[in-house]
Amino acid sequence: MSKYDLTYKTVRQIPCGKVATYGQIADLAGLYGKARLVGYAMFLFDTASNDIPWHRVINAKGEISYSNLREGGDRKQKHLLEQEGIEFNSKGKINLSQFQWQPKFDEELGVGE
DNA sequence: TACATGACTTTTA
DNA sequence: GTAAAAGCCATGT
Repeated sequence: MSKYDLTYKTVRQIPCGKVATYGQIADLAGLYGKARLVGYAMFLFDTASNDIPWHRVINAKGEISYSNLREGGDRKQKHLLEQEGIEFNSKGKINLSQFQWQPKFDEELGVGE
């Protein structure tokens, strides 16, 4: 669990109304190229904790990722994302260029917008 | 110990 | 733009 502590922390740092890809999280967590670990971490912590906005974590395609085994909950997450102001296109995908989280960018501009 | 599976990414064609 | 293959690590049997 301690190994993923940084991963969880990173996910928790995702601002409302924005999303981050596994690669983004992995990079910030120091697990560059190990996105699988991030996804696996979600799988592990989700069953133990739900204090993390895991619904803000999506894949590189801009779609919501959910276990092939836990299918049926993606709709709920979509609703949550919509609640945060994230929009989906006709294909149910998200405009990463607009909603992808950019920590560095926020730092320079100031999170206070 | 080894094999198989999994919320993925990236490169090459 | 889509498709296939390689890479990566942890967990379970």
